[in-house]
Amino acid sequence: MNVLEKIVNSVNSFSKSERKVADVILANPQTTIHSSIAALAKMADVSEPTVNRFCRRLDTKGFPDFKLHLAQSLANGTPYVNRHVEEDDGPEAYTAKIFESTMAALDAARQNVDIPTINRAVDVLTQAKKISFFGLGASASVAHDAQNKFFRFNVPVVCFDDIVMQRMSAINSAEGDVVVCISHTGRTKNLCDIAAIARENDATVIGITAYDSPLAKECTLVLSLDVPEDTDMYMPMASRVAQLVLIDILATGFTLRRGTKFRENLKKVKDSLRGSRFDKKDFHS
Amino acid sequence: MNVLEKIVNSVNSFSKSERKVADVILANPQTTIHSSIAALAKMADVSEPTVNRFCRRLDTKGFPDFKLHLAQSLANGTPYVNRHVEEDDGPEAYTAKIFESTMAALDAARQNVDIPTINRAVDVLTQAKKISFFGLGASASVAHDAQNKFFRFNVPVVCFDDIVMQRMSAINSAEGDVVVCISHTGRTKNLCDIAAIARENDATVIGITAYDSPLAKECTLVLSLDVPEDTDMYMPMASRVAQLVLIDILATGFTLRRGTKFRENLKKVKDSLRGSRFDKKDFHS
DNA sequence: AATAAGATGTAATTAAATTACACAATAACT
DNA sequence: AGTTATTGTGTAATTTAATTACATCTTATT
Repeated sequence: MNVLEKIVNSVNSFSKSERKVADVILANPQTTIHSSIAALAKMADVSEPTVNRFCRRLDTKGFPDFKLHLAQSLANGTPYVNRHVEEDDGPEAYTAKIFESTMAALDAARQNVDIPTINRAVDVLTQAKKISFFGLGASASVAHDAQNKFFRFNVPVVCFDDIVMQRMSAINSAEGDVVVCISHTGRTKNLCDIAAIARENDATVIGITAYDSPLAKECTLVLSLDVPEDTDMYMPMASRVAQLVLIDILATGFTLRRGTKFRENLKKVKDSLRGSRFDKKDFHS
Repeated sequence: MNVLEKIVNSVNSFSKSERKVADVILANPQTTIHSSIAALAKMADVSEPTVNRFCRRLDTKGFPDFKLHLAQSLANGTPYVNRHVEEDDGPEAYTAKIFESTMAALDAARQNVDIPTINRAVDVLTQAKKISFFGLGASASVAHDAQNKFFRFNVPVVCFDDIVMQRMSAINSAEGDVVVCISHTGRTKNLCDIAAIARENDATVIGITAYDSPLAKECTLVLSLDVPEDTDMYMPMASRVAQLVLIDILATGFTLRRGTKFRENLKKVKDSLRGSRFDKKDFHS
């Protein structure tokens, strides 16, 4: 977590003097990173060790380390204030905010994602006889995208955004098959059923969903992306972008596991598209 | 300018020892910010003052100040040196790299996107009688996602990932209809045809594609996302994420233009999904 | 080959941060 | 209310880190 957020959050647990330090830092963070501990102590009207203790309380190694963290917090312009779209934002404002909040969400996802689980998921995928991607609603397009990616690997891959097809597919699954269920909330009943059915039929079920959700309970492997819910707009936005990036990661892990020769194959797939495209040389503006 | 970029740029003007320092820093920037000048000097196999001189050459006040700048450069995840996945990267490495390069791509897109054009696109969309989203291959899933979003707005919206359907739909379009064509390269022949047909039938054609591409020529309005091509993996990755964010932006612009009452409607759409989901209260792990 | 300019390292100095300890304030308990 | 823990805060000493000054070496130029 961002140091600045941390300061704001834990402002209650501070002592009187520590609070003075917090106030000064929040008031002029940019100045703080260029000050010595002595200068900051003077500004906050406390002693130097107090500042040091303050830093330690925020899980940093000391004052210099704290400055480093603070510098990073300031740099990544993350929404330590308000990055939510407001009623009267103009195009410039909402464009910037959406880009930034998406980036912040990706950053959060990066920090929370469990690497060993990714590795195991890649393991499972590379050994799969058949891969199925299932999603409903907003997650359907993520499933489509995954299909498009894995299709290039020349492995049997299917994708359904229709409950009936998903169900049929799940019932027909067998040992060695991998079913990837995508759902941000993990509370879509139909998809939970599908996951259960697939497992009953010995398929390995990977869930791209929230930990601690009904869907997660039905999965062999859960890839969770702790992206802050985007409640403002009543639409899934950042969460879905994070899911796509996760798909990219799995696909990349897949190709790496398969080795160099396999990647030459990918190039062939790409080259095969050439016939349907205007050549770069053909077109001149 | 970013310190890391600066190092890369001025690598020629460095002396032998300074270069050693630069190499070590570029190789492990994250380690550097947590090292003392002595540790870094040892890693680079040079003396401490050399490191100090190196820092000064980069217009920083000294080593600690340099570390601050470096920390900031790292925080904003810009693609300073090599964020490309390598043959022998482990899960941790490629996961981090993909997150970071995606974020960098979004950052680039944010800086290059043309706000007035976005505004005009929102204008056009809010006044549309019917909205169609067309994409092929990897862009098809972006089109699906767009449909999912705009569908909630209770406007007539269709999405086709099939050339024949797209063609039929384009031929049947009329004044007041908006066709959104999505293609990263803008060189997919079929989609260019579709755009041309739609225009001939008086539809407004918005292209989410590269400037200076055949597709762009056929469009009324071009929304370009100058995302650095992700050539490594022979798969569209970051470009597609940027397209999705652009869809989010258009959707957000749409809802803002429609006002508060309209957003209450969105909430209704979201609430309508409740029946198909496990309630949060129902489920306890 | 000689010399000057620049680069690099060693050792001394200075500055900064941390630790240890003592005192003060507050809270808890008799 | 008075006494005793407990926690908080500051002073001074210590340690650690960074910088400066100077000497030595390297390299390019005449």
